[in-house]
Amino acid sequence: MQHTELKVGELARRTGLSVRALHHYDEIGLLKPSAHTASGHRLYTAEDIARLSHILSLKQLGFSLEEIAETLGRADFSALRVVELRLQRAREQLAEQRQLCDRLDSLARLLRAAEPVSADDFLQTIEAMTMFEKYYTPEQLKELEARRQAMGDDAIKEVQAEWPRLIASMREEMEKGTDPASEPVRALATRWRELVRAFTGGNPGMEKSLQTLHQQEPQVAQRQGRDPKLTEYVGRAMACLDAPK
Amino acid sequence: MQHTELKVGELARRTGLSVRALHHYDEIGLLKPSAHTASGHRLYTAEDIARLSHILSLKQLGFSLEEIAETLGRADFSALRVVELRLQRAREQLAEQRQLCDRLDSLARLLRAAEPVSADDFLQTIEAMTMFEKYYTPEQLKELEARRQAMGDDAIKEVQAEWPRLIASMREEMEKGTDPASEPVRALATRWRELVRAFTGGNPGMEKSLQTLHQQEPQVAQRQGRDPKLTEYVGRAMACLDAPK
DNA sequence: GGTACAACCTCACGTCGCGTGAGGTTCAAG
DNA sequence: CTTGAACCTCACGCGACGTGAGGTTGTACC
Repeated sequence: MQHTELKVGELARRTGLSVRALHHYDEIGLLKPSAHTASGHRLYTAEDIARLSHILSLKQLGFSLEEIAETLGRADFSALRVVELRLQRAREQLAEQRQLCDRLDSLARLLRAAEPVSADDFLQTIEAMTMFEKYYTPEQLKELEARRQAMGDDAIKEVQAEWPRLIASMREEMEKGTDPASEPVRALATRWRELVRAFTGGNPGMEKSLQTLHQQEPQVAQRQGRDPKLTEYVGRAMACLDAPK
Repeated sequence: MQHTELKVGELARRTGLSVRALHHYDEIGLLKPSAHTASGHRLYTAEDIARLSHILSLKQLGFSLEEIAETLGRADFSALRVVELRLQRAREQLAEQRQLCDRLDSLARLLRAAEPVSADDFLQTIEAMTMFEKYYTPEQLKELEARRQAMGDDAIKEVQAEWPRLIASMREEMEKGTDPASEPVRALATRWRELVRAFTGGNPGMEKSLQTLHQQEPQVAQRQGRDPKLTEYVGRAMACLDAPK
């Protein structure tokens, strides 16, 4: 009754691995059972099981099967170095995961703040985010996020709704040929500046990044119904605001 | 000179993708160029490029190519739901990554505290960690980690060196047949209890977990040179400590 | 027109850690 | 002697391409 040797099924049951996995380990030479029955059934000895437990330990630490084989193969390796290398990799992956979560989280919040969005809006939003990540520093992005949090979803919704109206009004004046220094345009320009300030927080670095974005990626502005002509018109209106009446 | 259409190489260069990747997208039907030259070279139109930019956006959010194809295929999907599902997945993966990093970090610290370790020590340490994670609650693990931090590497080193000596001394007394109530054994038992207390912090929950671990996994104790007989001897010595002289 | 050489094309296999059959043999119990 | 569970050996599939192999096309220069 000396059942010290186990068959695959038994071993699989005890370790939680699949039979196929054990077959695989055998195939790649990671864990070859030291005995077989006459008919070819695998028999795992106590030693094999000990080796397997080492394998599982290393697997839990995220090592690949190849690395595990190598590690168990030679006894002269530096454990600390191996672990530190693996830790470094894990840290990098952790940072990536964090970034991904942040992105998804921001996006989810933006979507919750918006009206039910069309597929096109959705993709536009993602692209806008990508642009942001390209032109703003991580610190600036954090600041923006903080301001968004502080404003709350409803306020964001309002601003998002106001922009198209404001742009449309401005375009109307431009097409009517209204003087940028005139009172109605001054009012629009003032509001325009307020909204931009609300976004940049009056931070000059932030304003610069926003400008760069618009210069390098004109299609972003165009999607919002703005074009170079309108931008120039707004620019003139802003200049008039600064100049005394 | 209307070069609005791009060849693969050009497009690859501009997007940072590989030519092979674009071929792949073509193969699986994710992005089929809308035109070809007479000789079969792929020509990507502005529309194709727009689609590709959508693809890359979604890819950046961690969606699989299949999911991307599906998402771009129908316009009636709920953007928020899709993103929230993806976010959930990402959060789970993040938690796993965190755990992995913690494990590796603890291990690295343990290894730094220890003398240059043999392969066997290394594997034993990992297995001990696995046991710990199995028998202690996450809060208990945190507490242990905090205590380790507070002790510092050198103190840990000392304790790790003292245990084998203490166990050896105790075994010696047992084999000599010394009375567990005798003075030398009382001294050893006192130190034994101190070391255990230093580990458990006097926390009864922690002591219980430790006991469970030793009961369920006797091989852990055995590796340290302890066996049931020694455990029983120590138990008697402890009882004598509590009883008045 | 010829001759490089870069850029393009289409197969087609390799990666990693197994899952999932297919199709056949062996074991243990009734 | 049968039955059903457990075992065996192939061998393909996944996901997102990398990496050649081997051949054609495009472009520049002589």
